[in-house]
Amino acid sequence: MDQAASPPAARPARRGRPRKSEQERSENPRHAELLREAARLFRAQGFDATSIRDIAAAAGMQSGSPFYYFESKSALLVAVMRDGMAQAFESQTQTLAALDRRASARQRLQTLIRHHLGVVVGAESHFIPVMLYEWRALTPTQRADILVLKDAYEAAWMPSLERLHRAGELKARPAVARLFIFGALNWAAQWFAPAGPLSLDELTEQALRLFIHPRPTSR
Amino acid sequence: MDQAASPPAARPARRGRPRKSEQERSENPRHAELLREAARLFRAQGFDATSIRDIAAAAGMQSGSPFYYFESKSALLVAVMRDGMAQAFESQTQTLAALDRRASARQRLQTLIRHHLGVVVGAESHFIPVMLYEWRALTPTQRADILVLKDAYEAAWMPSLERLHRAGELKARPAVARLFIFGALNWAAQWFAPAGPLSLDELTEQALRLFIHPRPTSR
DNA sequence: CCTACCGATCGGTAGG
DNA sequence: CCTACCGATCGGTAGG
Repeated sequence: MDQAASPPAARPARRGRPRKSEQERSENPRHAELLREAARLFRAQGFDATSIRDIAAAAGMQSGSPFYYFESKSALLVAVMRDGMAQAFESQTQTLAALDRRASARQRLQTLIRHHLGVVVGAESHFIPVMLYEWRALTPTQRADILVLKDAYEAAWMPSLERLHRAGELKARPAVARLFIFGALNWAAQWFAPAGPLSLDELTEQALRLFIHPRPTSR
Repeated sequence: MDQAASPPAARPARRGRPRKSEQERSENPRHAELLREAARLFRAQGFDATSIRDIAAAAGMQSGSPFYYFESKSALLVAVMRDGMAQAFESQTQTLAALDRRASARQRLQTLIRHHLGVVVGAESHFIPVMLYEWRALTPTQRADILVLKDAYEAAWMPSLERLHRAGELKARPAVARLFIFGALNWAAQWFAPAGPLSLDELTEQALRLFIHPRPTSR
């Protein structure tokens, strides 16, 4: 019963031999590969319908090996969402920063919509559908964790929406409009066909026409 | 090995003693109770995360008993969706029929949106979120089956959208607008709080303001 | 509808 | 990272 009689370790290992540091593991290319395959499978089959064995096989590992990199299946789901949201937030921020400072609110919103649609229907970008579908699978703590990123991402839309509202080009209340608009755009992940008749730029134009009413005085 | 030596039956029973006819079973109040509890649990926990045992317990049965009423767990999911869509389609049709024949396209769309929001956020109406989240869980045949109803339901929106487009009050292409609008409205199932600051009528008004631009000439 | 049960699958772990 | 494994749970079924 003296299971603690192991070689001297700084901290008690949770299982098996001492594990490498968190950082060493997360820098391993296998770590990123697991994340990528998990995102793809979670999107295609759903979280519950995807087994750790599926993910391990897709990454070329044995069934127990993903647990070397991730504490649990649930931690893998959270990592998919957090990674995706963090990258999307960063690229959105850069895209906005690249805009001319004198860009109109309409141009800003167009840029935001175009960028978001790229994220939503990107061939390698699965985390938004995963967030949509698997939000329920998170614990309250995990949800709060991801919500911080999601709120920051969506908050960046509010100044443009508010300016458009004041200018009379957006007739709904900005906070409600934001909810409707994200619902509309995110749902495109389901129906948009990259090989279909509509390009992402055309889709952006259609969305803008639907939501934003040009001022009568400007025409 | 003479397992076929059973009492004379019109058709070979699949299991156990001869079952009552399909109709006898589907008219049993327990049948409807199973459907109701399944819809509620599928929505709250997801299809995969809900076991037949959960549903049986919620309906006050033993774990194997739901299979007396439904062939499989999957058949229960399909029944939830088909029942919900069929009822929603019927009530939508009646709501439209009750409209004055001279109602404007805008009034018609307002009526459709208000009715749909009632379905989407209704306390006892779970099938739209279930359809949104569990579409993947259906086989292609089952999907085609439900799609017939869903297409009929959504097709009823097109005449109003097309009239509004011709009148210049809807600037996006009607087919694309329909996809965006259903995405926006269905997503309200996630965030709308019946006890919150917005009533369903106010929400309808906000949606209409967002999507429909009154003609400049009419103001 | 219930009882009693089966085979399959799954998340996770000990130990190396 | 792999091997070998465990306990739990699940959909479904035979027979009544």
